[in-house]
Amino acid sequence: MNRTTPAKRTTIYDLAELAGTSASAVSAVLNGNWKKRRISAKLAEKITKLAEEQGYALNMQASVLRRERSKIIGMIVPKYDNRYFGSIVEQFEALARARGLFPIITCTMRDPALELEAARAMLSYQVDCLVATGATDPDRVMDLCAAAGVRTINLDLPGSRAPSVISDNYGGALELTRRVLANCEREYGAKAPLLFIGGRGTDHNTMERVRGFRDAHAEAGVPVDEALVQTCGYAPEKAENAMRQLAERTSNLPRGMFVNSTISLEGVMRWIRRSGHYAERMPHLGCFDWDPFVAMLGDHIEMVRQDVPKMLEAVFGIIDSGATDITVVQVPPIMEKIG
Amino acid sequence: MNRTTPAKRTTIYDLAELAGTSASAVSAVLNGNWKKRRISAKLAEKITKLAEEQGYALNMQASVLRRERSKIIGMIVPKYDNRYFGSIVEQFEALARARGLFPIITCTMRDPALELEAARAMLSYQVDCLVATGATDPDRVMDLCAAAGVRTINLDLPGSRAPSVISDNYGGALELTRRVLANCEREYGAKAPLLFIGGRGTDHNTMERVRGFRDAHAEAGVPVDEALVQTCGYAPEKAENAMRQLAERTSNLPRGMFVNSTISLEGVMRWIRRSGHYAERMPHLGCFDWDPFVAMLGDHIEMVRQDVPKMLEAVFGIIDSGATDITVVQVPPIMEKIG
DNA sequence: CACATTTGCTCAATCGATGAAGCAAGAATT
DNA sequence: AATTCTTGCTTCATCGATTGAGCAAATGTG
Repeated sequence: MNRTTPAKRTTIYDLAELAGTSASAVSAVLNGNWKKRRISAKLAEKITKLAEEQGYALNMQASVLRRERSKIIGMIVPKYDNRYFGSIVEQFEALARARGLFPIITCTMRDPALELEAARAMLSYQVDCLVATGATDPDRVMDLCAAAGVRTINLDLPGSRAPSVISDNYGGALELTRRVLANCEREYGAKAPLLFIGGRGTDHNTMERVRGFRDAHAEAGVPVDEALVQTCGYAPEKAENAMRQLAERTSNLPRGMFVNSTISLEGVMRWIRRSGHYAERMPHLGCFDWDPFVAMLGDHIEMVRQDVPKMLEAVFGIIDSGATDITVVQVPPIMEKIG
Repeated sequence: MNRTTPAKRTTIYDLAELAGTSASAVSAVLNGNWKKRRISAKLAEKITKLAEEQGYALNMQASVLRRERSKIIGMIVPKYDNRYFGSIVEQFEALARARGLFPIITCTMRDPALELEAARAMLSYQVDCLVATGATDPDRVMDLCAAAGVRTINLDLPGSRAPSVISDNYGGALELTRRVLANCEREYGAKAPLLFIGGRGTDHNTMERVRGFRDAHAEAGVPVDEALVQTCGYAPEKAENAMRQLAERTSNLPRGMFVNSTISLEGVMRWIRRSGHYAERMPHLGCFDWDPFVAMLGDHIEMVRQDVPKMLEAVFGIIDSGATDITVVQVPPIMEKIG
């Protein structure tokens, strides 16, 4: 096993020499279009066997350099710390592979600068197409790609210059808010405004969810308390801080909350347990996003689960069809039953 | 914005023509070693500005093809559905980028065939180095890579032919089992054998954890009940099934359990809630792996959190040093306090 | 048997970036 | 003034795979 040769990789030229044939014949055989190039089955078999024996691996760099399309498909994603993005990435890889595409994914830690840098790196790798997931500035990404002639598709957060696939945030939030309001009323008799916490006030999804939140209140005849709309960011610490400050300002905390992501929920739950508020009775929660353990936390939590399989089918539908019209596909999320 | 030109990418030749200079000068300027190549600052500036204006992006395929090292570093990972692998991937990306390396990651869905296919794909992309995380057959992966002269490092699960970085599974399991045994004794007075559930009986980590589990029993003077060592696989469904079958066989279920991963815990918890067993009193649980919401499930769960930052520092330490000696670095995991 | 067609391959240019080697003009040295 | 040195570039081969063009031999046709 200790190769004195620094393990020079086998190339089609090496195989050609071994087979007593030309590199172009080897290439034709190995990339499968040897019939088109009229190579005999005999030679094809010989080359194939030899390639296997020598452990030949195609040099993608050389191949892509020469070819028109790279068959590489890129995705940028904010984080890997929750089930939503986790399953997006898993699905993306599976569907890409099923189409003979090579997926490359990179996470941007919700950092706008990293987002652009990542997109640039993907362009350097000659991706045929880039899926921008939860991008803070999808249109900038789109512009970068467009200049290089690369298609983009927005996922999770929409952009204005490329097709987008997102959840029906309004509809999901409306229904989720309804349920939490109903749960509160059932327990406390009276209707009272809920807290909205987490997310960025500037991102499309959060705005739509707030809209659903408001409309559900209106439906129920409950006025929204503006001090209780806390779009403080997604990170657990931010949600935790917002809760602390809220508790400092008011003495009677809301009996129900709309929590905008499991990530924010992490902070909310931490605060609830640490602060001792709600010690005698937990608030009714609605969480926009799903996590299996959150579902086990108790019967006071409702969840909306975004339909990742459908969303990714929609993304690849757009990719396959080659459509570039600026549409926004809205995929209805799934209400997860309590318990 | 509607380019009639099919957006041919700008190359160094285009820039050379625009600048009235040669492609090699452009290349030298853009890859930063223009001082070494004695290009004047004036020309360098001109080229840099032009590149920016034209939105030039390096063609990595061409660059890598020519260069000795690709500066691409690969990782294969089983799944993205838990915090452990999620943070491994995030850390890996961050540390790779900090070193000027381009990370490519792919998940193998715990499928041995996909694992090899993924490794082959990485080789085709000329990775300089491959990190095999939780691989079912790290040595096969290593052999593939070695044939192409590519270094591998095993993470999470060790191999016998490449350096490995893993958790101290024995130590973590020993301590975790001790705590669960103690918690059970505290509540029920008597000592009784625990259930071990989840993981593959054949993988190194599970074997080591079972060893820790056994030794903690021995220490406490409690005999291990062999029928209660259920290495049924990681998937939630498998753990759930194992629980169901166990309950069919015996009437008095164990009052404490060692659950081998949060993923298996998902199945265990589901069964507990659905079956109605343990309705009057929850069992004491120890989970090998950490999740923020599991931590909130109640005070009956202890967790071992693998020290991902330290593990990845160790991985990159090996990469940076160029060491290839077959060592196993064991990183102590962290006990998470209840609550 | 002369010619056309088909079969089975090889040749050589190409993709874009890189860097060793080389060359011309100016500056410094003797 | 003749020489060496330095500066600031350019030329060209190269990485490995792909593919249009082309060519010789085998086969078919009249």
